[in-house]
Amino acid sequence: MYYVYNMQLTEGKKKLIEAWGTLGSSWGINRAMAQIHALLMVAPQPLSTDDIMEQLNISRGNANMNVRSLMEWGIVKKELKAGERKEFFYTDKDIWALARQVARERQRRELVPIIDVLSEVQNVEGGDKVEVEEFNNVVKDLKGFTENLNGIFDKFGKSDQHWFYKTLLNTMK
Amino acid sequence: MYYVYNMQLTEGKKKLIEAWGTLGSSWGINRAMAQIHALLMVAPQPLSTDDIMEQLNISRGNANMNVRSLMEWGIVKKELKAGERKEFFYTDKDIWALARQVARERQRRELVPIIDVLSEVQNVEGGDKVEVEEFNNVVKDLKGFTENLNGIFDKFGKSDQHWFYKTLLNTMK
DNA sequence: ATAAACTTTCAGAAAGTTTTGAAACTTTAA
DNA sequence: TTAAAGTTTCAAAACTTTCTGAAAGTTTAT
Repeated sequence: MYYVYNMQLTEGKKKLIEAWGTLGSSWGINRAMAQIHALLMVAPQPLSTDDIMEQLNISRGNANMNVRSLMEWGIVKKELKAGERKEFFYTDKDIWALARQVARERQRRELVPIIDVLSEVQNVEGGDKVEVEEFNNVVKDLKGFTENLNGIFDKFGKSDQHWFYKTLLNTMK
Repeated sequence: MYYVYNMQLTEGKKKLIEAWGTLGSSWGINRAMAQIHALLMVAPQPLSTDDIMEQLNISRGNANMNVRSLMEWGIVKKELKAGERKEFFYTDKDIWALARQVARERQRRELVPIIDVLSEVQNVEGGDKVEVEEFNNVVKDLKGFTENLNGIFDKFGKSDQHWFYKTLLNTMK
């Protein structure tokens, strides 16, 4: 009886980790990174690098690299247990914190560079008046769009608690 | 004099196409697809497959495949010119239409599947009461999060005009 | 019917990304 | 010190995605 029930939990964890890894990889977080995050979310205790390697079947290098990225993103933290040499890692289980960080990362990596390019190509001049005007209009639209997106990410990235989605959902009711 | 000014327009188009391609590839639209879209946005006339191949330096297969995807997404349309056998393609230059379609695609491809998994693993049972309860709480949180995200995408994907971002930006002022 | 003009398909090649694992490096305890 | 325990790095391998180009398919005009 014990085993049957226990399988359900283990099975559930596996499925969750796998699914979260898949979702992550379509959101600019690589598979291993998202899986480590999921593993830490469902782990009752902080885990060591060896635990992570073993449970996800990944190499030491991979585990180390992605744990470090998660720490850089402020999603995962290190804990030192008294009397142990190993480092143990945990996540604070607030998924909105992760979402905000993802927003900030993507804003920095993707939105800011294109806004720079759009500013750069704004207001070109040229031979064909009509064509130039049309081009400048297109650039203006794209810039407006991208800046709005950037603004949304900005608000979201900086929002405390659940402010963003509460506000948003209320508005949309 | 003509040439100098004209270079500016050509140069601007090139930069824009390249930048839009890069942005696309981090948003689940492949590079060539995004570049074709950008090219059509700045083209004064609808373009044929040969035009696209030539201007972006890509193969016929690649051009064809991605034009078709853009048409499937409803972003690009076909035009038949009288007396010409070739097909010419154009985009309606509404960037928000593209954004809404991207939202719909990603919702379908990414959000819906993970919500299904989360529903599946919800309420597992097991040996350790505390651990099971914690797991179920994590799943509940993730499901709530993902469903909210899905709701936002839903609204956005279905919104007419600029409704979404107007509402959002007003709220956030 | 036929052939020219054009479009589509798809297997293999190229390019890009992630992972491994062993070596180098760092820290700690005795 | 030094050696054991642990962490980090990075070149090569594995895997994934995208692109090419030639062949097959389709349409149109005669």
